[in-house]
Amino acid sequence: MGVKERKKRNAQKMRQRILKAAMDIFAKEGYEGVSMRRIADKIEYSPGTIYRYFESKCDIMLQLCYHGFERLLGLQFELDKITNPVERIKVEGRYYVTFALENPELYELMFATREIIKQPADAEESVARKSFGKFAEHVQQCIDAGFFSGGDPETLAVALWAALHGLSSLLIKDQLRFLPEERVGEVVERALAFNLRGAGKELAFTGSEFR
Amino acid sequence: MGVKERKKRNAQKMRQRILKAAMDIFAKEGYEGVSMRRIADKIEYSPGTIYRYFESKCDIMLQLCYHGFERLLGLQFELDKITNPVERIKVEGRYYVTFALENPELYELMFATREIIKQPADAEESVARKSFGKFAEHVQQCIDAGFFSGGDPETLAVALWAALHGLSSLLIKDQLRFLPEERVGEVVERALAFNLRGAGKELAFTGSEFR
Amino acid sequence: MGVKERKKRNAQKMRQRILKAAMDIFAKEGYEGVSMRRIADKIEYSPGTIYRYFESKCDIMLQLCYHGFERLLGLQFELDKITNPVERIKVEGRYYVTFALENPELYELMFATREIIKQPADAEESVARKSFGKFAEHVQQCIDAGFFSGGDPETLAVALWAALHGLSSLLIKDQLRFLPEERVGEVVERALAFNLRGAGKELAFTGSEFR
Amino acid sequence: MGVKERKKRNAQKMRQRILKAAMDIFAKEGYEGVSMRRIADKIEYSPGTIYRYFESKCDIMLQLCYHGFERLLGLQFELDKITNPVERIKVEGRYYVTFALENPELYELMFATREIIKQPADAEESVARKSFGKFAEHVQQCIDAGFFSGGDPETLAVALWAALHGLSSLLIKDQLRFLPEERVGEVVERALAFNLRGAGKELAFTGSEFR
DNA sequence: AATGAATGAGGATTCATTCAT
DNA sequence: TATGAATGAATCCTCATTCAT
Repeated sequence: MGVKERKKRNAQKMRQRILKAAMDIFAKEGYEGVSMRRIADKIEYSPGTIYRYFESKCDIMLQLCYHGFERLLGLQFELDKITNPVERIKVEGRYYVTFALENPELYELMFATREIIKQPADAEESVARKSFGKFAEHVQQCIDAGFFSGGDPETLAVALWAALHGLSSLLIKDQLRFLPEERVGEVVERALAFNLRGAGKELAFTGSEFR
Repeated sequence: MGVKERKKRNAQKMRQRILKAAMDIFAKEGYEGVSMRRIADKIEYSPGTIYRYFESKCDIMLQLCYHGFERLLGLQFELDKITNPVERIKVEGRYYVTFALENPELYELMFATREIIKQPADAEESVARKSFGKFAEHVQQCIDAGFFSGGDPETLAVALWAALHGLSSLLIKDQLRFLPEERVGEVVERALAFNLRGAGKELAFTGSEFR
Repeated sequence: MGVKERKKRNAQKMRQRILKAAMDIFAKEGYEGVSMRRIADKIEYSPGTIYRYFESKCDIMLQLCYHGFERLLGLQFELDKITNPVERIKVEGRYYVTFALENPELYELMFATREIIKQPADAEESVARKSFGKFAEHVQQCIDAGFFSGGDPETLAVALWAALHGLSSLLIKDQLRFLPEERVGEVVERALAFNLRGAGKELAFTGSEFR
Repeated sequence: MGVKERKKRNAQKMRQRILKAAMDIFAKEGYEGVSMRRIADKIEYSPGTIYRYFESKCDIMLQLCYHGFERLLGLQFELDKITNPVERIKVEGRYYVTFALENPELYELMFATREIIKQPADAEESVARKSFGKFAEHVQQCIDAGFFSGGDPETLAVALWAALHGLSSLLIKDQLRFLPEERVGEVVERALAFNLRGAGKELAFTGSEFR
């Protein structure tokens, strides 16, 4: 019994080591940079060993994806400390875009995952939806407080989410490079009524939480 | 003299064959699926031959990108027929999202630029900016007509563009699948005051125009 | 524990097989003739396998180079048996030129270094310099014995080395073919006061020591 | 008749253009850098055209080789202006090594040509031998003037030639890099009794004589 | 549980050369 | 005489994955 549990714990540790290694490489060198070989080298195990803990490279990338959403969700839960719902949703937007900009590869993975996710569609869905659910909750609280007058809450939440995502994507891909930097803030304000100015670097995500 | 022209035409045809083959593969299997070898197999030529017509794989993908933007731009120019600026911008939004949904891989390619284009950034930029420029023009005309009161026109255009892009991306990646399909329209309306309902399949882009 | 050692031995054997194959091809067809594919074909493994044992083609050629210098160095150490320094240096010269003639491709590789080695220059340098160092030592001993009067020992050693190398190169490339063969000996004597006549085939190097 | 001659002249011009282009590329980028395609691009003809004037790439490289020797021979003929035979042979040595250092790729080609030359061995031989013959003549004149006492003149000439070549080769390949630069002069003096100091850059060879 | 050797297919390019026009 | 399209084989190298040990 105790033996079984120890084994399980060890296995869990190993999974974390693998994921951390994968994330490190991924954050630094993007999707193309990640290979089973390199992960194996990094954790100082043989390539074959990885397959004891993960079905495939695809599986690993999927887990990274989950972690991304969990991390995002973690940020969202922190927001509950903020009592003013409008203030909160503003900060949430700031967090969202900043998270995307600080973890561009991961962010892309999270939303570019179609191919990766295809097979186990349901599983991943839940975590992405949890994140959206929290966001929707916060939107609802704004509505309850009299903002965002009218309309269906979920509809509104989705619309705002789409706006945040579009902005993040364009910024990540540097598609707004033709705008003077100081104008970016204005655009954001206009689009989302969020003020991104002053967003810090405190959200960078390098895989350290796997340690 | 006729000889030269015939040769030119043949070369042009060959370029189209290559682009079409690349597009076919790309549409079905994504960026990773496209390889010079596979293109060569598809057109039943040797790999080396492709290099007569295109400098590199990157060049080919870039051309695909151009075609995408030109195609989008073509749609935008058609819109000039619509005289009511508000009606026009609504249709433009519908076109935009529909285009994205009908040509998801291509759409991603167009905006996944960063890695592909890096060096000859200016070239591609111009075509992307042309498209944006047209959009901004139409936004301006709405402003002139008294809509979208206040604020800088370019700022507004960018904000709207970001919203359209975000929505398109989420839809492409099927991230809004948790919404009943009939709700999607509402979201769009809310986000953009555009009504996407009824957008047909008439914008599908499968590479047939290379034929 | 025995397992590890066995594996190590097998790996070493594999490296030898690869080097031997490379050497065989190289000796027959020169540098251009060597390719990873051909080596792989020869040892009946897949090309990728070679990369388990060697970093790159460059690495393989480098190892061949090392082997050449080590082999030459081996010959030089044998010379210590000869007590008369003048007799010794004469034999050394004979060995040197004979080695070059018997292993022409290898010899060229050893001195064609520039392109092949560029980066890890120091490593290779050491083995080439070891060989030269030994030669210089022997020259010094001649000087100590009263021959080669005057001048800096290293300077003299380099000068003699250059002469040996020039002669070897010309002979390898068959640039002295216009000389009746029996005259070659005279030239050598004149140039180096060495008598090359009678140098046998005992230094031939065909890669058999990798077996 | 006149027509035939004109054609011949034109053909000759074309050959020169091709050789010049090949030499330009070769001097800048070495043997690997030369390709039929690149030559064709440079002269603004199609690759196929080159084959009207030269049998193969190998043939072209061979011609380059010839030109190298002719150029060297040209330098040697200039030396006849110098009346003091000892002074002359010293300058000749300086010229020789300088020529090698200024045209390293060409020099290597000239002496590394075994593979290239194989087929038409006799042809190339003559030009290399002409160069050597001139050198031997100058050596003879030194002997006649009382220098280089004793021994067969040709033997001596070959020996000196070998020394020059060895030194040149080692210098080209940077194999004497472990020597402080100022020591190189000493080595040369010791080996050849030639003083290379002050050798200028006036021998650089870039193919301009094909113009 | 872990190894690590091996695969086989595939990646983008480049090349000398040929040949119908 | 010249073209230029096409070939086909070659280049080095990388990869996810498997499996006997």
